Amino acid sequence: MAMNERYEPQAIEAKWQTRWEEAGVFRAGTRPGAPKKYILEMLPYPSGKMHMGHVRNYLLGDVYARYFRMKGFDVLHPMGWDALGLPAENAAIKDGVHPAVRTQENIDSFKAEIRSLGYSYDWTREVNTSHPEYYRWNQWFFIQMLERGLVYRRFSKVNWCTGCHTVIANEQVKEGKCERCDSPVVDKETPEWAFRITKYSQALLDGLEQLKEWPERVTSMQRNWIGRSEGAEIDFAVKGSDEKVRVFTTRIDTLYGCTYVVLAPDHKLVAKVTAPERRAEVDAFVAKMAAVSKVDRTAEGATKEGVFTGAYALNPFTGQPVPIWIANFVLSDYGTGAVMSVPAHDARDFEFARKYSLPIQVVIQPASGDKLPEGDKLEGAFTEYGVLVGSGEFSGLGSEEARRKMAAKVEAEGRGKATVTYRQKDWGFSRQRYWGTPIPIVYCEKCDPERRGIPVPLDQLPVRLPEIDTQAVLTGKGEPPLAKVASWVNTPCPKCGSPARREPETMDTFVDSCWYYARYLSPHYDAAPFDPAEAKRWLPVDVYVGGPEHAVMHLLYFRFWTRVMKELGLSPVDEPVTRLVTQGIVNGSDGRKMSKRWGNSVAPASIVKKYGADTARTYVLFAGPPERDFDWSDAQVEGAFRFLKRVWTLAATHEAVAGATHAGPFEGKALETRRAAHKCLKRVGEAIDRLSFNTAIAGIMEYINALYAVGTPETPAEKAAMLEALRVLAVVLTPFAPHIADEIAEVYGAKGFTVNQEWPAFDPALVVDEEIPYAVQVNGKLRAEIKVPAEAAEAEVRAVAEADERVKAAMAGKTLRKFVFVPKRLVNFVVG
RNA sequence: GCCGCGGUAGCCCAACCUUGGUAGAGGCGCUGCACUCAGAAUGCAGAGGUUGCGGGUUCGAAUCCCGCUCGCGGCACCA
Repeated sequence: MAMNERYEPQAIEAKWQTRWEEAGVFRAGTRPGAPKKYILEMLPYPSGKMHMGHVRNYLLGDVYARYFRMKGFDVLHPMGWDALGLPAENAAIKDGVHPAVRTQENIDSFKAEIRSLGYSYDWTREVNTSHPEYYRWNQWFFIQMLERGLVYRRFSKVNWCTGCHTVIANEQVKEGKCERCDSPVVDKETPEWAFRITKYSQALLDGLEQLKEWPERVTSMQRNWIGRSEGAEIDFAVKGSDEKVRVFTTRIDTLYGCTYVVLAPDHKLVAKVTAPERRAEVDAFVAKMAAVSKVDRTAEGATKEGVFTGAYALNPFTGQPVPIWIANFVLSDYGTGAVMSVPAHDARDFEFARKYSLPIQVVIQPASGDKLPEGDKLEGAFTEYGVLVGSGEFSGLGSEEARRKMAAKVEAEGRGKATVTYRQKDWGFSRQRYWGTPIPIVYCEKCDPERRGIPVPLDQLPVRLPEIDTQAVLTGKGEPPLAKVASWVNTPCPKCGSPARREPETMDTFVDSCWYYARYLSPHYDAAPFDPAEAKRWLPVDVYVGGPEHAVMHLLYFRFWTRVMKELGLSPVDEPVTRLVTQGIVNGSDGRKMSKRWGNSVAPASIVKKYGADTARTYVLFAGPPERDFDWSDAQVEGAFRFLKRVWTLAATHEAVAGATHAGPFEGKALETRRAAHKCLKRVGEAIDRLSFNTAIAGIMEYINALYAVGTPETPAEKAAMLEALRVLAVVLTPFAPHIADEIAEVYGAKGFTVNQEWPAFDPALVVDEEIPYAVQVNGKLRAEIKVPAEAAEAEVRAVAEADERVKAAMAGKTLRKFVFVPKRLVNFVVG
């Protein structure tokens, strides 16, 4: 067939997309004997239109998927929909369209856009989290975890988002605002369901060690978020009472410098220890603190405030009484909710002590030998480790040793223990919304008067979302929507059959994305969430691509879930993903985030329409390294398009070589052509291995330039070499611009699809040059450039270099002190 | 404040990690030439640098080490 002279992507792209689909080329599991690669991009929430972030995200995975397919792997590269969630429900509140209807519309248009970009997905494994066949397994997991004590119901202060009208998790609160809608988050006292993720805090922390191929920034954010700290709990007896205040400290070595103790305002001992004459003031302070949210109370820059309770605690080592205060900066849900204050050696305690004129006692001196001034002359807290002073039998010890010995002593005396605390909290996951997975729990007054909740029996799953009158139920006001659906919420108790009520709350959608990667392995399996045999073949995910914004949400939750799945005997792996790639942001051409507000958005569909998918792909991948942000540039898009036009023109002008054969030898232009092809294979392959897609494309551009320079092939050898070169071109283009690649391959006689061809190994003999340029330096300064045969030995190179006139001039009258020889690069004469 | 990422030609970026070795692979823009009646398109050629700053190691530093600076992102009263 003959190629059109003009490159018209619209004429070829839809054709190839249809052919790929009809032939099922991207289906996984078709090469049972081959090694596997599981390549995955983060499950998208199907908004109506794709944005450039999606395009880039899926491209990074797609290049890999196509490349490994050509390398002979059985590749699993699936796609699906995070279809439950707030946006569709919020839209429904506005216009009355049922979330299921809108979501399906969105999926249809989103999927059409994905198709138009030529991604290599196995659509036979498509997953949709809003289908009961999917979310029934959320419910199944819930019940398994309930039985194992990994799910529980608690009554506590929760983060209430005033915009989303629902509780959200700690991880979803950013600077006191909702991570999703930016509305203020307030405290609310309410019952909620939680996953006991903190049981796995240590395991999740330890697991980070084996995640060598995760970006440091993600693992360090997780480490930070888990927030392990080693310290000790110590009991302080309350003077004149049987009560004890248990404090948590990481600096037990400073115990002798403790001059007061502080309780959180909502600590349970506050009411018990407060002296009668202080009660009015303390109550007022507690009430005031209860009125402000935790977030405001503890925000950066919030001034430290507190009141004296009138009670005293006794230092367990010295017996010295110290006043007990309550203050805003002490949190009831961290450590023991009480701290021992050592103002000389803690910045917060110092500030507080200064404000309320509490004593400051120095008990650590710098290891350097410098002496700190007395407490009241101290200008700030000395918080480093040092040497203990005024600390009884521990004086003279270093902080580290003192920490161990003092912890051992309190433990021996039964007044405390060495302990580890985590900043991470359990994951509260009940949501007061409709468009989520129903929590499979029933409340029966008769057999469950304490309202602990009775699990729905497994054989009654799924608990389906009911059909609703959208406008009546989804109002955005009042109780959870499901509570309004009488026909659904009222149900017989599964235990005793009496009238009972269903739990009207639904699950956080982060539950859905905790295990979807395993559902892809057997998307229609109905005996379990997925087939454990398939898990053995395919897990873990080899490459996972997504935005770094999920570092402490999804990426932590699904690591947790993975461990649970292993304990349930479903999956063989501790960690879900071997290599994580976090892609950078595609900004507008003005350097600002793409948004309607700035009018700087570029719709992927418009680029595909104007230039074709191959240009869109090539540009986005060429614009920079995967992890880096970049600014959109129309000029660079034009550049990518121009490049593909050059590719097209090259292929169209050499059609005459299509049937060429030649057994060799190859010399001159023919050899040059072959060298260029093999160098390109080497370079592009190595660049893809390194995930350096931008330089891989640069390598293909260089290759194209080289083929233009070669000119028209004339001899049989030149024609055969050019044919080989064009076939190589189709191969290296396939991961990036697959449509044009297949079109070229077809013209040059390929059978089937390029992506099913083998990525050829380059010939080592063809990637080294016969002559190599050497730089000649004198005292490190470049003086000449010489060309010598590639295999030339040191003496030979030196002789050529010494013979050079410029080198002679630079060395004239000087003595040679040293000669440096770097094979294949340079020589350096050190003279003086 | 702590952690991470980045600063190379007018612009986007390679080379840095893995081996310290001529600062340039690629793209955009610019200039010139060819083609053309002319332009567009295309092809070919070219110019362009104190590698953020200072110091150290070395025969030799964009690269390794130390200090600083600027920009971006994350976390931050967690005892």
